[in-house]
Amino acid sequence: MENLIKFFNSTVPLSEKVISLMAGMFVYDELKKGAYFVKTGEYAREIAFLETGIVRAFYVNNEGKEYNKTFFSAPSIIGSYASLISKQKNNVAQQALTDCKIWKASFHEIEKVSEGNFEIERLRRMIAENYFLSNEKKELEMAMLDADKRYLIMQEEYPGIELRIPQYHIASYLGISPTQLSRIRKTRSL
Amino acid sequence: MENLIKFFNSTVPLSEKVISLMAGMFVYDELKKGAYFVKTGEYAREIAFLETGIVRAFYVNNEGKEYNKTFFSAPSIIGSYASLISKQKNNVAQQALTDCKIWKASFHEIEKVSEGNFEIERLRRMIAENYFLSNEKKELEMAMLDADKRYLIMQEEYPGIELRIPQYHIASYLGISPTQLSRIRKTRSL
DNA sequence: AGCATTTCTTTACATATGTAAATGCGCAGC
DNA sequence: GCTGCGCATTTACATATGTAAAGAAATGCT
Repeated sequence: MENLIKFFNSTVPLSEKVISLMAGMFVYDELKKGAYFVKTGEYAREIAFLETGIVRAFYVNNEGKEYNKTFFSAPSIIGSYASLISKQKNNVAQQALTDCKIWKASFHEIEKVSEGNFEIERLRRMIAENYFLSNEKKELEMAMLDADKRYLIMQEEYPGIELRIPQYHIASYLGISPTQLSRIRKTRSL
Repeated sequence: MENLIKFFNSTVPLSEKVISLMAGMFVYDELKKGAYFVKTGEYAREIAFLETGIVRAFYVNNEGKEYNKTFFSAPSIIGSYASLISKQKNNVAQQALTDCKIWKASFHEIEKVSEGNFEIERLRRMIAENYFLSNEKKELEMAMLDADKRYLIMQEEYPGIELRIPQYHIASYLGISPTQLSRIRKTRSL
């Protein structure tokens, strides 16, 4: 729980009042490796603080192929933000790639509490902006750089992740086939 | 100017007070076809309401090739949102594809005015969320659908745009070469 | 109206990357 | 210590899509 508060405070410093409000809303839970936090087709209701573990967000294309859109490596916030704020069905599932410890909360409750609360409203604005920026960053990287550059960036962004999850998940994140990732790793190691 | 207010009101209804605050901040201007509203490498300072015309947001990859990331078709808001909120150098230039009429405002002034103003804070939160959602939507479309599906969606999203800007800009938006777009159009018309 | 410029289509060709399948490697469980 | 299974690598091959260039069509300017 202290980790959660530390994490929020690193975005915007929060008042005592808001912190105690928060504290009451989050409850501890666990996700076994392979378990889903959100599935596609359902309406997301919860958000969670990922205290330990790795979660992937992925979508499935036309032909049933999976693509990893994001990794969440603790400490981080998980939950289908798009579905939560749009109130639409979720398109991007989130699944634990390792056993995870999380603190979850009802998004609806958070929304209720922020009604009329300037501080939480501002926190939500900043969270929205941060999501926007990290999405944009990833999008530009995907579009402007070739796969071996993206591979490098991925390694910086998620240090050590390659030791904890299979290679094909990385390939999927980079938008290439495992075969192609193998070729890149080969040339890189020469 | 009425158009601007109508446009904002369609997102969240605004109070008289906020509307008059706004009204004072936006001034009329024009963009000639080909002119830039923001360039890459500079710090964005302004936001604008696009009253008439079409603007593209595009980035340039490794090899100097341009890719159209978004079209803004009036009525719409333009300005490098990412650069404005992150205070970082801009990566995605915005250029008029037709002559445009705009109303522009200093983003810094808007920020100042929103300090402590719950209503504007909420407006900004919702704007951030909307940007996030439309980015996410485009990203998923790009990733999950093939080019001819994306072509269809593009036509729905920007009705009539094909008559107003060259085909190669559309191709660039779809992430394919003009040659390939031609092939798609050909099979589609059979 | 006629010429120049821009845009679109088509052809021919090159190539990067995916798919499929075989091989190799390493860790887990017995 | 052996066996089996999941994962990574490698090979061979297919193919979608890009590049380049030429020709056709459309647009616009004087």
